[in-house]
Amino acid sequence: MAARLSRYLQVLTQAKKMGKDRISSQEISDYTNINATQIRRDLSGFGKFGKRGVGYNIDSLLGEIRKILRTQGQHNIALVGAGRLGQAIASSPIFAEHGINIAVVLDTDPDKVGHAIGNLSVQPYATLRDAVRDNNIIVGVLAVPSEGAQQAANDLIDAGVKIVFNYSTALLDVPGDVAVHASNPAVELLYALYFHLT
Amino acid sequence: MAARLSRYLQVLTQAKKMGKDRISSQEISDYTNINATQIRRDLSGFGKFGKRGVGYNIDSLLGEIRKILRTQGQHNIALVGAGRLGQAIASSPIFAEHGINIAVVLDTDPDKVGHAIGNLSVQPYATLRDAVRDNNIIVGVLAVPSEGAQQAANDLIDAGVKIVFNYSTALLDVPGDVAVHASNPAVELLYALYFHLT
DNA sequence: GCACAATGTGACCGCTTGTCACAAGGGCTC
DNA sequence: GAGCCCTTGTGACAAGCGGTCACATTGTGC
Repeated sequence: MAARLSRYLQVLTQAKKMGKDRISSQEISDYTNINATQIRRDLSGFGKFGKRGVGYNIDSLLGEIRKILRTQGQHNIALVGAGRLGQAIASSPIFAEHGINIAVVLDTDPDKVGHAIGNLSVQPYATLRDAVRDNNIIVGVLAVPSEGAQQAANDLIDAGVKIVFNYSTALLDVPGDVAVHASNPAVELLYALYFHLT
Repeated sequence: MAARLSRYLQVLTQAKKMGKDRISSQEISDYTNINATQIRRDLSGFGKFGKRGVGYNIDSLLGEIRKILRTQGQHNIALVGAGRLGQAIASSPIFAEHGINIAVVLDTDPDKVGHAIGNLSVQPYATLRDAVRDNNIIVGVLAVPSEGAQQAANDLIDAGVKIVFNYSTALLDVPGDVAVHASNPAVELLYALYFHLT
């Protein structure tokens, strides 16, 4: 359910960038493959955001969904790893679009430290703990080789991080109060292939 | 359901890399947060893969799941975009681990064409159609800026691609027989934050 | 004012998931 | 080989969620 709200957020953000200012449940349905009735039901459960005969105002709906997800403010995150993937993440506008601020980029490689990526400069890995504390960071993103993933996760968690996004292939052991989100494009691809072959 | 099978695949692949050769439903449950009974039920629906009192043999279970998902062979995919994200994808072992072969990397930028990434060399964008046909490609991965995403998607689909992985932020309009998988780390992050705050 | 478009909502069905309980089978120790 | 423990395989059942039809309601444009 909150998963669906996130999808709406994604579609609305894009629709807004394309210059639209309102959207119907049917249009959201076309992009998300979520039933239009379901969408209206989801939204109407929290209030009456739409206008009958017209649709939803994109700006106000974005605000409402952010309010529901309680993710309105700025959120600081830490990015570990300034390799190709780390650079790709840091230089993408994708986080900023949603109010997420990459507060610090760290790497263990002295050759990478000091280099600018995005509008940040790569910090030494040893400053991780201070960076997490000073910026009130509860989300860490791992863009490191799988060998170093567990160690980096441990260090993040030690410093106070509660949510880890793992872009390495490693399986992470973490305490029960820490959430790990792993994203594996290859597995998603196999999953997509399965449905294609059906 | 197939989604859960994919998760198992992910865990098993990693467990294997860590040198384990068997695993119990409880262990899979610890890593996936999927109920252990559910896991046994999922698997037993397709056959009796485990040994009571022992667990599952990782190699044979991997084979069985691949058989169920019908994703045993090699699959060729096309990667459009040789920027930082494209490079990160191309040089990652993640696809190869699952039998997915990046057959071709394309870019419109003449400066990038010819450069090696991974063990491939970047091809001119104009060769897309031939590459897709010659390699029997039905999956295309978009690692391009959002401005070019729709055009690239159109070209891929024209050439015969049926599954598009969209790593840009653009919303894609595609024919009904084409599946789009979008992955937006920022939205996933907001989703994770939502649960953390609960 | 009328037709049209789109939301908001009730009712209902079926599928999926979570859970308890327990029999059955394999391995280990003594 | 007997007994014990571990883990799978499976039945039964409850609960939740998603999909769908139907329809009243309300705003827009002609």
